[in-house]
Amino acid sequence: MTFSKKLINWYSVNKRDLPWRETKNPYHIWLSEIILQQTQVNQGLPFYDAFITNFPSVFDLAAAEESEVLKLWQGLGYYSRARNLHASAKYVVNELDGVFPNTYKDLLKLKGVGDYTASAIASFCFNEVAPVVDGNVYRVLSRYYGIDTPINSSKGAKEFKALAQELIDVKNPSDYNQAIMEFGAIQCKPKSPECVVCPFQESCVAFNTNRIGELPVKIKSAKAKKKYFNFLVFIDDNGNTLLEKREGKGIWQNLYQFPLVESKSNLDADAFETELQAHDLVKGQAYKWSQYNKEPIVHKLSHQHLYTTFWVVNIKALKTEVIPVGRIRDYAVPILIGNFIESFNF
DNA sequence: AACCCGGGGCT
DNA sequence: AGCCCAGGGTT
Repeated sequence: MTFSKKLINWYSVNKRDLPWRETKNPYHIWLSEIILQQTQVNQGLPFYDAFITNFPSVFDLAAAEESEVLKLWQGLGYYSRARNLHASAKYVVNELDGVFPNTYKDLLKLKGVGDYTASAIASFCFNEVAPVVDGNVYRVLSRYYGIDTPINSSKGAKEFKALAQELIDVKNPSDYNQAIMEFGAIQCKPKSPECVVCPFQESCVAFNTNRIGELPVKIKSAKAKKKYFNFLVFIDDNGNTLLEKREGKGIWQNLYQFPLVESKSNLDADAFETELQAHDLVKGQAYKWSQYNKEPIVHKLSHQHLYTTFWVVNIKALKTEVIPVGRIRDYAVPILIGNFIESFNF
């Protein structure tokens, strides 16, 4: 039996019941694939349900405000996915009369849809022979064929894509694509793969040469930089606080946060006092402050480790646009801020 | 080709 | 705290 036939058989027996497997609706599939980028099924599931409920059609999503989409995305991370999702929904509605693109080539024109996602939608919804190469596929193929080209190199990307193109079942591209990814997700796992009960054991190069733990090969990424964040949690005499929208290019674009003072290292009380006195929002006014967390909260992102301290600043009045503390949960915030809001007794 | 973009889980 | 996981976009 061919590799692809064997995979599809395995899939028919072992596949999980997942909501996006009950539909061929390209809008639903697109939504699920964007949510599942860099995200485990268990983490993405509740977000998929929430998006389907709040935006049943691409027209509903296109009609929403970006702030609403980001609020629903809160906690999932990689927020450019939400911004691109919303922009692409508007594109589909305004430029394509709400008709979803139905080829790999046209799907690629959507913001946030790259090679993997275009292949997934084209094959799942329209039976196009477009092989997917995601993290699972890299792992399965590198092990089964004993390929040690780094998967995150351009050479690796080409090599694995070409191999996937050869292997795909042209009669059933949808099931083949789903099968190889599902196999990587629940059988040929990164850690402790189930080789003992694997139907490919006999012909798997990595298993037979004892290299399961070494494959796939990946080029190490740079170490995360440390940053020191001080958030100013203002509370005025009328029960208002202050949030600012993050603009520009860095992390959390278009999300909200408490006014931020970045420092070179963790600030002690004296150093913070100096910073605060010089701050535009408090200059020349009476205030009282307290340090919310003694030890910095370490929030880890792929490329940054954020050593974070929340400073609660009581002040008579804020000379700028304020937010009643009761409204604070209306704003999309990074989970680091969200966790603080949930634990702080406003 | 190198770097940026979040968050969660496991040890 | 240190490690792993996982697509797309930008420079």
